[in-house]
Amino acid sequence: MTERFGRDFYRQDVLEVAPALLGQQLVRILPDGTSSAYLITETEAYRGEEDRACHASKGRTLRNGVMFGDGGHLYMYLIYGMYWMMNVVTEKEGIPQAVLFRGLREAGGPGRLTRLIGVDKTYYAEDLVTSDRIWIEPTGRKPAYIAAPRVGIDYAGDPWKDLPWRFLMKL
DNA sequence: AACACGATTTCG
DNA sequence: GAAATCGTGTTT
Repeated sequence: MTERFGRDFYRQDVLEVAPALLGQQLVRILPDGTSSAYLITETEAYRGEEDRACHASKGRTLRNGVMFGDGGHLYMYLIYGMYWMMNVVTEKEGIPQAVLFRGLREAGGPGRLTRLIGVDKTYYAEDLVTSDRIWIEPTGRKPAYIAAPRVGIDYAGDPWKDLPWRFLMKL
């Protein structure tokens, strides 16, 4: 029986957590009681109010509020009117950071994967440390990975748009 | 009250 | 290459 990641894991800096999530298992319990596990293959880091690509860079709002709270909670938001993005907040209260889930072995793309695993706004602020319907378990694996620039954030300008804060597990 | 836009995906 | 589609933040 594998133990899920606890609060301390999520309270680390996002640049520690984002790559560490690669190769770990995302566990889902659906409303009908069935469970599924997905291997995390791609993540992206958004780091604080300084990071012009991070939603927290424009200050706290109703939407991004959870990012300013304690690590381990989900930050969900709708993009382009049709895709839910799933992020997990990192660091302790007052430090707004989050990891965007960009890919699972079974699905590539942040919009596709939320559709696959069935999460939306009703998971906003869900706590991965205590939830009975979604959490992450360590697999013991520490896969090699590649770091690349983040996607779709050119508007953030230098140096943010070019920082290698997108992490992809090697095959 | 109105408007502009986005951490994307899909189709032609 | 461009449309789809709407909640959120900002401006009027």
